[in-house]
Amino acid sequence: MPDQYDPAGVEERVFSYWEAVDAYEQTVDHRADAETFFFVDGPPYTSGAAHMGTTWNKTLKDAYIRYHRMQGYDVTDRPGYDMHGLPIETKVEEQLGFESKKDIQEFGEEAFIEECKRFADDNLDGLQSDFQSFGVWMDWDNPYKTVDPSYMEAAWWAFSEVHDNGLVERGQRSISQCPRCETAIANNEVEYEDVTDPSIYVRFDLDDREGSLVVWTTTPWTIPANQFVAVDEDGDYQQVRATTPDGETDVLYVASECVEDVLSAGGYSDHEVVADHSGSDLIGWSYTPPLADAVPANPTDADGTHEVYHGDWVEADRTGLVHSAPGHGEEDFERGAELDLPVFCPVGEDGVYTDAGGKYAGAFVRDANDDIIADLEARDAMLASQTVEHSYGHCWRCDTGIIQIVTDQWFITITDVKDELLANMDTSEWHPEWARDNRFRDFVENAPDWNVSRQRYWGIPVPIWTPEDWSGDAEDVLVVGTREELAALADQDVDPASVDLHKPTVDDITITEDGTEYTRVPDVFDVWLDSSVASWGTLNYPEQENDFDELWPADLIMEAHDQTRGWFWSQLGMGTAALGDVPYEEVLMHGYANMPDGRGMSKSKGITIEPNEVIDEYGADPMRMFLLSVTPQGDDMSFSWDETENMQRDLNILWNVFRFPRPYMALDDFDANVPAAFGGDDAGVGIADADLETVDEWLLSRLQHVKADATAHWEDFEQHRALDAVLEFVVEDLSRYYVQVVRERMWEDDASASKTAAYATMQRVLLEVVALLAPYAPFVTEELYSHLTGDRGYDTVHMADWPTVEESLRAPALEADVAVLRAAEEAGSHARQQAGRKLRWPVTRVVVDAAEDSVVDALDAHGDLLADRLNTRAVEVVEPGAAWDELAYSARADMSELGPAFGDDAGAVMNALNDAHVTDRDIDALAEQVAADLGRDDIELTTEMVEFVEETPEHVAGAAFETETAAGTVYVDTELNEDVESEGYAREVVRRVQEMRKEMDLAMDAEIRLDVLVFDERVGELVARHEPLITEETRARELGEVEDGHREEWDVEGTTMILEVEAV
RNA sequence: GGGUCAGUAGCUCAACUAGGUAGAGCGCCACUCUGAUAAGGUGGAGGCUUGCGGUUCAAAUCCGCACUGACCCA
Repeated sequence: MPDQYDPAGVEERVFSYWEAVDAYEQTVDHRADAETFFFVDGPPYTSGAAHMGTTWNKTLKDAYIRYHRMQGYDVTDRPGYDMHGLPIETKVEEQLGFESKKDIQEFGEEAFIEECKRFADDNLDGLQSDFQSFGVWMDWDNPYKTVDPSYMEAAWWAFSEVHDNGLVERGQRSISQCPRCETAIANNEVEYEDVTDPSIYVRFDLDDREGSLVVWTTTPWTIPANQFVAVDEDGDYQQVRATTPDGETDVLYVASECVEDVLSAGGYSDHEVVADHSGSDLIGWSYTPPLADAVPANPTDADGTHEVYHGDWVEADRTGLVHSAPGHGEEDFERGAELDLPVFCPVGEDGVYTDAGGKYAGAFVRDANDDIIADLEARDAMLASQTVEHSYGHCWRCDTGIIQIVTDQWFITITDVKDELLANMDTSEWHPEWARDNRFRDFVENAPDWNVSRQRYWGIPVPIWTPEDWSGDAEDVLVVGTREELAALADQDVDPASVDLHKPTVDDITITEDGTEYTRVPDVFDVWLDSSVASWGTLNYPEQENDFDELWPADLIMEAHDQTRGWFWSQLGMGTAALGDVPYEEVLMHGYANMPDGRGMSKSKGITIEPNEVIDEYGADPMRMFLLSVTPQGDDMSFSWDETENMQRDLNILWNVFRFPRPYMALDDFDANVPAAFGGDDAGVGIADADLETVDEWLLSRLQHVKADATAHWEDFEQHRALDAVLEFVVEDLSRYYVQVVRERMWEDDASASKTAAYATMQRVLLEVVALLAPYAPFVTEELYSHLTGDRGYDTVHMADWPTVEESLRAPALEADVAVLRAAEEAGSHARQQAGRKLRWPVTRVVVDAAEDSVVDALDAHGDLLADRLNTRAVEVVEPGAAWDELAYSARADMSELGPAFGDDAGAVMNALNDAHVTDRDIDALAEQVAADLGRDDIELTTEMVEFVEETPEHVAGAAFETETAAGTVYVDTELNEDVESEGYAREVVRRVQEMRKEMDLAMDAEIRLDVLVFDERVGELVARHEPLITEETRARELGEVEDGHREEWDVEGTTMILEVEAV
């Protein structure tokens, strides 16, 4: 296998391996009879490529699906695609250069729908391959598509259930209309942008009294539909007589707070307050709208229109009097309905005034603004005409300014079952919890009725057939629930097996019952309705019933937080309305993928990081690991190149750790064990068969710890913490400690029980680590796994069982001891470094001054491990409470204390103090020495005057350590003697020979002949004492003259050596 | 304009649920090691915990108010 972890190479090899062994199919089949886990994929919309957010989402889904499979579940993994709807229509319109519905009609509905389907299919293909490119394993051959007849039927069926439940209604509502798309759009499809609009103050002349009401609006085009003026009945209003600079006067009614601003806008130079009124005084006053003559169709005063009414929403803003048109605004409409005022909307679905618009008929509303402003001025009704910058709603797809108009639409009257919605909501468990309890509850409580009809083409046709001369009562309509039912009812021949439920096919179908002909309403469903039925649509229900009966509702869904308003909601609404139940039991709500600086990504602004860039740069596994290393619970993620690189680095460490024992195992023909959890027969040398050493037992115990932690984190939907735990184990415990410790064991020449134990330990640990990382990094774990198992286990790591904790391998006391030893080792290394003695040179002794009994216990039990790691001949322990008797203390004087105490003598005392040495932190002993030094006997010191400083003996360096449970100081005695010098020089030789072996590119087990020539008699003699060490460590069969070998001259601690190596 | 969530070292995050000296990894700098070698070891620098107020003996933590960002709503 390659020396280096190369993600691209790994991915390429693994892709073809997966293909060769049908890895995915085998993994699915492996769990076919297991307990089911019904996961439902929230369908991405097929209008573009996979961006970072989709990639994060699918990576999370893939990881949790893999995890559940490893936990033994038969997981439903059918991917879905949301393929209908206005966004695709507008993209196709753009491609075809269309500007309005007229173009579509000319092009032909059927052809247009065909184009939309092709567009959606193309994008679906792109998404499928995007998702597969980073290793997502779902049932790619069998995705659910919202355009398939069986899926569309799932929507029809659900809607007919809703109708049966009495929750379908036809009615007028004020809706947001895109005049270009000529359809209603949902409130959450409205995007707000800052625009400049007219800002006009208009006078409405009162009928029975002097003066006029002043209203303000940014939509002059709604004035023709004015029906009433709203005031706040509790507000304060004033009647003022305002004077222009020309001396003309006007009597105006305005909210008190607004008087100054309004008069200044109107260019008045002076005014007097004539009277104060409360809002309720104004109610019932009648006025004549200024454009009454231009719009004769506007209902007359007789209907109760053109009067002042109270409005809840009115504030003392602008004028405090609100122009209200129930034919347009939502609040206006609702208040108008309460007041039983007629609805007057002179604007058509295309935003053009109808004949009812009188003088303005035929004009597009926004284009009519200028005429209306001019007409208002001509009628002397304009108080001020300005412009204002404010945020205004636009169609999310075509960016056209929306208009509020009242049209007939089909609704699911979700407000009738609000209590049930709230109750059902509580039966599902959300991660994080606040998402449900704050965000989602707020939304559900305020949710209006669901307008499900759209006056468009590319969607699921609304399956409603209305009778001739229909009264408007929803009870009298036919709602078709299935293709079979359609075939049975239709006047025409319909083959349920082949019928395409799209427009225009269904438009031509009529139904005749009891002599009455029913025709289909021309609308299609709001595309949100499509995905709302996914939990049964994905099971092909009602066409097939078995899966639905067994699986529904979903065990788990996971999407980003925008779906609280989207899919989480639409499913709750549809599930409740159709089936009385919520379609999912558990929700994982993740965040948005933002740019590294925290800004949102935006394709249109070119601010994105594309997943394939990341894969090209660092690989799919590192990208996945990064995406899975951040919390999946509600918080947004800022993408990080650095962290992705770190993930690659960590995988490289795993790669290196994995590679390290390979050559040794191969040399010794190690018979690797593959446990049953990996599909092995448990043959070979397992850890139960091996003579484990302390460090092996420690590593295995740590592994149990990590497995327990990781599993708990996964169960809490905190897979990022599980990843942390596993990576820390790999880097800290496995790589930095275990591998370092076992290196010498592995290098031993002959097979030994010790080596075998290390092999068995590594085999088991690596297998389980690879399994623990498989959901994160499916490629590299697969490759490592296949090397670890050969042909013994399952064909793929993804079939393996999730590793479980083996209680018998837990050794908490040992873990605690080793934690202490490692801390002591770190301090010892520090001390060695301070003393300038490298690890190759042994030291005579290490003294550990223990501050806790736990340190003593750890050293008693495993002191040899520390001795080995610190390369010391002996470890001495100083018990807690005792002091190491070779330590001395000097003192540092605090002059702010000495000064006042000793006056003129303070300087002399200080010098004596600084020269003094005592064996304990004993203030009296110190005072005695100072007194002796100064030849006085009246020296009294207090602890405030001095600070004791520890002094180690010569050749000794110390460093402190501390863990959660232990503390102490490690002293390293680096005094040389011939014994340590001899070994030190010998190891210098060994290390250089190793380097030369490497330079010569010798095989690891190649034997050599070595000639050592030392240009210093004493050193030469010291080296010679360790010939056996040298020959063994360097695999030198013999020492002696070398004819024509690799020869190199070295400087070792000032001594010249010539080494010559030849292979034998 | 309103709601929800977030803001801690250059980066990613801990510590926040029960207030008690702010930690880790990575990156950076210096030194070191060398049959895992694009690895390993030791040390170091690096923080007004976004800001301003409040509660408290004590606030990253609790409470207000701002600011910044994300999403949702209008």
